[in-house]
Amino acid sequence: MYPELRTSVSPDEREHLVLRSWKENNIFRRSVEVRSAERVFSFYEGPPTVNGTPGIHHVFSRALKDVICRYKTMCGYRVERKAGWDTHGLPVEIAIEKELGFRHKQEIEAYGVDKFNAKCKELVYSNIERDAGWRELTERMGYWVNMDDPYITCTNDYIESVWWALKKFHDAGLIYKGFKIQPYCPRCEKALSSHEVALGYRQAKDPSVYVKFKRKNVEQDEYFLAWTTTPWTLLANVALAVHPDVEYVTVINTRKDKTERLVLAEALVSKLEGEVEIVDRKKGKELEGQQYEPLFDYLFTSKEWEARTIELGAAYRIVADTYVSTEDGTGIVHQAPAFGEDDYRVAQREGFPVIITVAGDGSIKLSSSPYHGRFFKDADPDIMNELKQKGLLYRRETIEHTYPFCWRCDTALLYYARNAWYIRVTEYKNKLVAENKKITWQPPEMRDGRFGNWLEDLKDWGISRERFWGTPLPIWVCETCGKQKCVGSAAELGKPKDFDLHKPGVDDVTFTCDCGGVMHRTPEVIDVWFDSGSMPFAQHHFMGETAKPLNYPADYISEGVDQTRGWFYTLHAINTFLFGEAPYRNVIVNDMLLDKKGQKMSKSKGNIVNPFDVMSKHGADATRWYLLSAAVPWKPRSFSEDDLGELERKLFGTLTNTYGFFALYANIDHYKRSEVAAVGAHHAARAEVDRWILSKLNSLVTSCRADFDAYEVTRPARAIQEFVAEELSNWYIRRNRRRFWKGEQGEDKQAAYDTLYECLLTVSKLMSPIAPFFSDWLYSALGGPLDSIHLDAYPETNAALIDPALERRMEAAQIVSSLVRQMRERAKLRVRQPLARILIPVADRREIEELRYVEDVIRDEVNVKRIEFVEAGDSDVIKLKAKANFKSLGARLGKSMKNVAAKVQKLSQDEIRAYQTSGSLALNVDGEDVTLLRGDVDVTAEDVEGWLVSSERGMTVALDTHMTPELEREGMAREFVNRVQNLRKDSGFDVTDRIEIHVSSSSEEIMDAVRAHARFIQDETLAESISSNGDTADEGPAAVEILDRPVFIRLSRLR
RNA sequence: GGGCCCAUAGCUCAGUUGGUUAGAGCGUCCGCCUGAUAAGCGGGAGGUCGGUGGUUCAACUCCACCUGGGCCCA
Repeated sequence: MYPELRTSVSPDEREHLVLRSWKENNIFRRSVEVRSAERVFSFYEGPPTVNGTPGIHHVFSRALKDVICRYKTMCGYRVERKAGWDTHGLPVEIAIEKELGFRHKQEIEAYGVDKFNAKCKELVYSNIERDAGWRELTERMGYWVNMDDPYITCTNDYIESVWWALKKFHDAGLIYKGFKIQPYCPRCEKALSSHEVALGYRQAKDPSVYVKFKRKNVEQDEYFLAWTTTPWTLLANVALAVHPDVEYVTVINTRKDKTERLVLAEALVSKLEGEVEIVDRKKGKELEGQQYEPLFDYLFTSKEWEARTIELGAAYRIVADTYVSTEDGTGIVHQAPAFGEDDYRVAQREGFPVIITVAGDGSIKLSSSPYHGRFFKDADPDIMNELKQKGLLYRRETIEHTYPFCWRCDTALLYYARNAWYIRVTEYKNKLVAENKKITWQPPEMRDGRFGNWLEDLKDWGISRERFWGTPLPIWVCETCGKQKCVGSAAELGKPKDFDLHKPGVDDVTFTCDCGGVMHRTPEVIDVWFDSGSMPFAQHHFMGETAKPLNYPADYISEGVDQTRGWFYTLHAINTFLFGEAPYRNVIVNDMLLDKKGQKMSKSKGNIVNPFDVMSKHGADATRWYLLSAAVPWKPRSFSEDDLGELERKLFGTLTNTYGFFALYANIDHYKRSEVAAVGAHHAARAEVDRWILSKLNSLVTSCRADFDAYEVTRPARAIQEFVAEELSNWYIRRNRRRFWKGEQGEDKQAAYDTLYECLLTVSKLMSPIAPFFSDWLYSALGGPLDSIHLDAYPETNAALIDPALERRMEAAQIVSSLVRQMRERAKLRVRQPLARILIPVADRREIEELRYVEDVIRDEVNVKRIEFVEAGDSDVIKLKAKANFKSLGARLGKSMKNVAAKVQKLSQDEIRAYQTSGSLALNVDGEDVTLLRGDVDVTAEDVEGWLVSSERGMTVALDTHMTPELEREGMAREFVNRVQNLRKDSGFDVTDRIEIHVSSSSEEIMDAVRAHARFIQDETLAESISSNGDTADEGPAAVEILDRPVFIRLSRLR
């Protein structure tokens, strides 16, 4: 028996049943282990940061991973999927800081780093397991990944592997300590990653000042005019920069009663006020080396800079660099090496000292100045005032521009020189670029575009972070001689096995240096991206035992486009160095999920979609399917619950109905699948429409496989949808309904069942990577042979069953049907009314033969008695239309294409017919002879004299609307059947009940029609007899109308 | 400031190496069906393919610029 769909089960209930059965039968594990260990498909799970709760976008990205893994599994590969959790990092620390009400880093130290880190650890572990947490989401959505044995980045084993890798880098001399200008929050006292900085850009008002630097060694007073929005950096000025190739001018500027000589870029002279007279003009590089007087002398008088004043001797001059722009300002940029990346770079080149006039907490550190101890930004007005008093301020204004603020505390950031540890990835950049060429990116443009550009523009990787909850940087430095020691394993620490490698315990470990000094660990932790990028080896606690870790490289990974500079990059950078080849071969990139209005989902906007709500309402399958089919994964898409609901009805609803239909009749007929059907025997003997749907089915199998193999998921999803809704349900089932509920047991009926069964079973397998729940339910309802569909194999194409000609002619039948319906609509002739004939003009005899195959289908679908074919060239009632074939003629004709096309359009009926028979046509266009051959002109039937005509996609159909009494009678008989069927149903009769019909009507036409088609009526309604006993008035009969005529019908059920 | 992606019907999306009626679903309007029925089906209306310029016999498609949106990086 096939379970029938008596009560409707919600997707949520059904999926929970499936989930339970997976668990009870250990299906996931078995689906992996049943496949040979010889055929591995390697997948790497990018660890989500288990901070906060998962959202609907995680369902999207995880579904994408799951689909490919399930597909490959069904293709016979062994696909181990080890779950991973990214646990370290700032977001976790911030969550704990919030919980504890901390605002400063020092508060953490006072609280105790050990206690703080313990809390961080507790938080991430609870986030994995808690309600509506990561584990629950992953299970509910049916993402199969082994969460019982995950890799967790904060475990000792994981950290140890990361240390092993860091030591490899260190041994290769690729780790160095340097200075780097980083965006820095003085309140948090923390350098921010670029990702963090990006979070905090907003409009801000800042001073905009034009400052005069007095040129030295000239007779007349002359000033370089520079522009800045950060007056406080002027205290640390060491040079001025110009662009080497830009024109600079010396001008005499008179405003009010003041006249002065100024130097600035010619393009920006308009910034000056008053009258301007240009007196000299030079390229930037000609200005190089000119000297000026420092604005302030605090650096020379403050004790903290005493030691460096010698270096300042070389400073205070003009340097040239191409980074200088003339977009705004004056084309002369003041240089403060500690507070700008470009400034720092120039300073390195020119040998200027890095003057850090601001302490870590943002206070100015310049003891001889009146600004000492003040918050750097607060000093701006007074600094400007001082300059004004000295006569060095040309102009001051306020500008509004975008400026980065700390996303946590909203403090304005400064760019600030910090000590940091680096990995010299630029050393092996060429290798990274070359290895990237071997990766198959989906979409392909990622390879040379976004990711490729990133690699081309590679900078060294700053890996140190001055925080607490992270993998400690395992470098110990001798306090005496500065020698470094990089620790590559826990054992080297000489501590017990269970010693926690985190801060602060690890900081207590010291070594004795060769020089006799004490080595302390450098206090930083590492960038969490190094953690996640280490997962190919760290997930297995790999310590270099073999050349490469298990299952390296991955065949497949998938993450969001925002991982370009994140996981995609760190995986690549770390592992390509360690193992000499790129860590992944294929990658699907997914883009953002936006809300219904196309806005980014964010907590602050309150437009977050709760994934659990969506899944319990529509089911995980529909949600997965929707997310993958709505648009290609690498395009941003809006999440619309309405569309999801539509998909649920259209695909899953239709398929459920289709199954329900099958089950209903299969049970009545005690259907058993034929042995032969399974192997496609008797195929030739099957009905045309059976062979058609099987051909379509096998074409679908072919395309699904090809698409999945190419890491395309959207196309197979859409193709399956199309097949189910259009081909299988709307055409095959609808066209064949009566074969199931009517007719004798026999070969044809058996074939119909076999065909439908085959389609349902195959579709369930085809869709199962995307819809793992529903497909498994359908599979078991159909009596699939294994415990779960996920243990079964993905369908293979049976090429012998694919018949392109058959698919084409059925398509033609569908077009013809559509055209006839269109005409019936126009002529107001409903489909139950049979019509005499249609006429189809065709090009040649071959086309007739093709259409003959589908003649019955057409006749039945549109209810016409006869189809006539006419070779268009032979009949003069058919009006032909000729159109030039642009594709074949265009290249050949070039310029005269237009004229030829116009001429072809105007060909007479005779000329067209002549072309059709001879296959060639000579034209003279603008004095040039042109010969058109077969294929150069498309001829279509446009009209048929005296008929109702409709055409579409090269097909034309004419309808004979002429009515005869006989046709009318038949139409009435059909109406009668319809009324009887309604009554049957209203009376609650069973589908198989046999009946007697009693009918009476004052309309002779109706009674005639009933009598004339009694056989047909009885057949259709399972009536043993039809009697007209004249009983019209009592309660039994129902009064109905047929074509406005009253009819009384009474049914009695026979036992 | 740099890089990448996107813009097609009211909405969500297709659109083959450039080739002549630009498609589908939803919505809307009209109609059908009633033994798949808490379903199903058909038909109609609806588009200057973001804008401007260029290449070409021919541009939604290729090129340049512009506008608007998104992401990443400075």
